[in-house]
Amino acid sequence: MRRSCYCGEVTAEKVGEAVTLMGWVHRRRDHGGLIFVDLRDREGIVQVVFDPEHGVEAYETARRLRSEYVIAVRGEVRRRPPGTENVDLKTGEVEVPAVEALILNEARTPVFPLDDDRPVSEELRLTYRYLDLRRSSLQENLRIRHRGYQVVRAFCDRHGFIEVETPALTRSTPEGARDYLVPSRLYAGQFFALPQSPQLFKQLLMVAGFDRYFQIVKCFRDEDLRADRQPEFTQIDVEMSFVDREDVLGLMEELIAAIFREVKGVELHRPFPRLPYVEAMAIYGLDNPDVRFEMFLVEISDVCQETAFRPFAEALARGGQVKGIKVKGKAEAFSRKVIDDLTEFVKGFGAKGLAPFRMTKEGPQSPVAKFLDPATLEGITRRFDLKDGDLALVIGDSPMVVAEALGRLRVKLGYELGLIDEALIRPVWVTDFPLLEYSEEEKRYVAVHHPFTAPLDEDLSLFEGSPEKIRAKAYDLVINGQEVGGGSIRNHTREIQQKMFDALGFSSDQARQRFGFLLDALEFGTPPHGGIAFGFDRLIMLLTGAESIREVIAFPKTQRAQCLMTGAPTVVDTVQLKELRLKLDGS
RNA sequence: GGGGCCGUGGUGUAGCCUGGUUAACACGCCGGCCUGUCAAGCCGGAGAUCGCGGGUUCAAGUCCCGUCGGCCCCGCCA
Repeated sequence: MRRSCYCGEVTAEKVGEAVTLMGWVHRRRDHGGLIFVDLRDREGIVQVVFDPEHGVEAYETARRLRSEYVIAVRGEVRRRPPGTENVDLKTGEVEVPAVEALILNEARTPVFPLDDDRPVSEELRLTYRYLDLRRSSLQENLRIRHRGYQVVRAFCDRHGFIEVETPALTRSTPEGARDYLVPSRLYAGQFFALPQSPQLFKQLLMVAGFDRYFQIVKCFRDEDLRADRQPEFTQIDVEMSFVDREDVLGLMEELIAAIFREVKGVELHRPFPRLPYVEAMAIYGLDNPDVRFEMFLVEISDVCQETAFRPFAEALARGGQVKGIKVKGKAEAFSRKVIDDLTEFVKGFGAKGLAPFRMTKEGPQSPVAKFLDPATLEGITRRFDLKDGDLALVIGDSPMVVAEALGRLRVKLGYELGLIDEALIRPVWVTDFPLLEYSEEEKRYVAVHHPFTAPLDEDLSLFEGSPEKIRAKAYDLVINGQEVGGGSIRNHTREIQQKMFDALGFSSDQARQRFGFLLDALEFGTPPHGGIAFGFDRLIMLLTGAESIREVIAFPKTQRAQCLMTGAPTVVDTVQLKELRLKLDGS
């Protein structure tokens, strides 16, 4: 027998056609003299009827069928008897009476139900991932992912980008995430690293004159995992020559819009808003703002200038800020207990406390009111424009703590109070990130983005004196509060790259040792260039609505970075270790 | 490195706080009946020493300690 079409394609147009179907037994309904089998393949489900009148042998075969048996069935598509149509199936108007049936393979009873809607522990799903992948939601997610690849490739090709593969075995670079290392057999004691990103290679492709490069590429980072992080993940990596920031942002938002349009049918409003980092921090408290709702941070440092309330006064005296967010009209939902929980929440981000101000018919109420003079209280009320039933939540601390604590609180409340329309897709470019930040651990400046990012031209003079104030030609794409991409215009002159290395505290020896090939390349006629990389998995999460990155990856790893299906990582044979001249430190 | 939630037949849960007969329910599985079901129905049956180890107790699924595993978060992720 030869398959004629997919089960899911057996629709009313095929009535009267002889079909041969192959697939899995999704469900079997045995009525004694008559057996129904829902036959499933990747395109869907069709009902097969086993009636001794159409095929005695087929009927006898059907009695032996069990869930997930793989079978072949031949029959002529017919309209179902009136009243027995199934509107839930796209094949529900028809059925296939089996004339002949063949068991191609038997199957053990599945270890968990493959119907989609029933909950199954993720541990089991990952152990038997090949069964999990039969379920319609993962089939759907991976097909959306496939659409994503195709749209990216078509778009990039149409816009003159050349797809180039870069090495997976490369050299370890300092800075950035922990590397996955691969020992070299031929050079005992030496290691390759798997790339955290193809950053340097794509820049060198610009040096080589490819002008526009892209790649859909695996990257590896040996860091702890989250719901949106896997040790190996996929980037859409892009680099362009002779461009400035606006060229990159303009074209890349077209790419993102194309993805959402062609995969999800959603038209994104362009141009995407641009939000300088400083503003994002001031208004949203985070550099990955969720702009689907307001509840902006409000600064009240000035009205608290004279306050005797110690936490605010001390914060201000140390150069800090007092800021808050307003919850409109829901003050009654915030009991003492709720406020205590929120206080614990913000303490997790370094805040020492959370001061609530409630507006009632009798005027503003707050446990800290007694420490405030009437003018300050009045100022706070007016600044937040507090009406009856409103609540303001206020933190006084260093600017970083105030921003993060309130920023996270804002997002938490946004979700919990239902202020976020989860159907919205709201992209925003965050721009002008700081180039450098001081690392207390390392006692030196480190790159906020990466060491090849170019500073804003007008900030170049700040290398002497206040490097932390230099803004970078760097940008992130944030969608619904999720960072989905980031990039920058790169340094294309040796001089500025050297200034950067100097600021990072690399000696010229260190710089030469680590990035010598790049420094050399910069001396051979490097064009101005810049680019971006998008987290492909995160984009697919947005396209599918998945809450975990594991739902958009065929064979993901657990939070502890193991593969439950293959058991990787594993110990290896001592022979292999010996070849690599590796000895394990028994401890 | 730290904090939190979870682990009970094949699956999903209840029971655990407040220790005490035979560990309950649904689905699945096995068998029987059944010619229009589609989460088919009806009848019957099998199946768990409660993740693992230790402790407390006359007695532990239940309390305590440790450990393993899954998930979420902080740190980390240029």
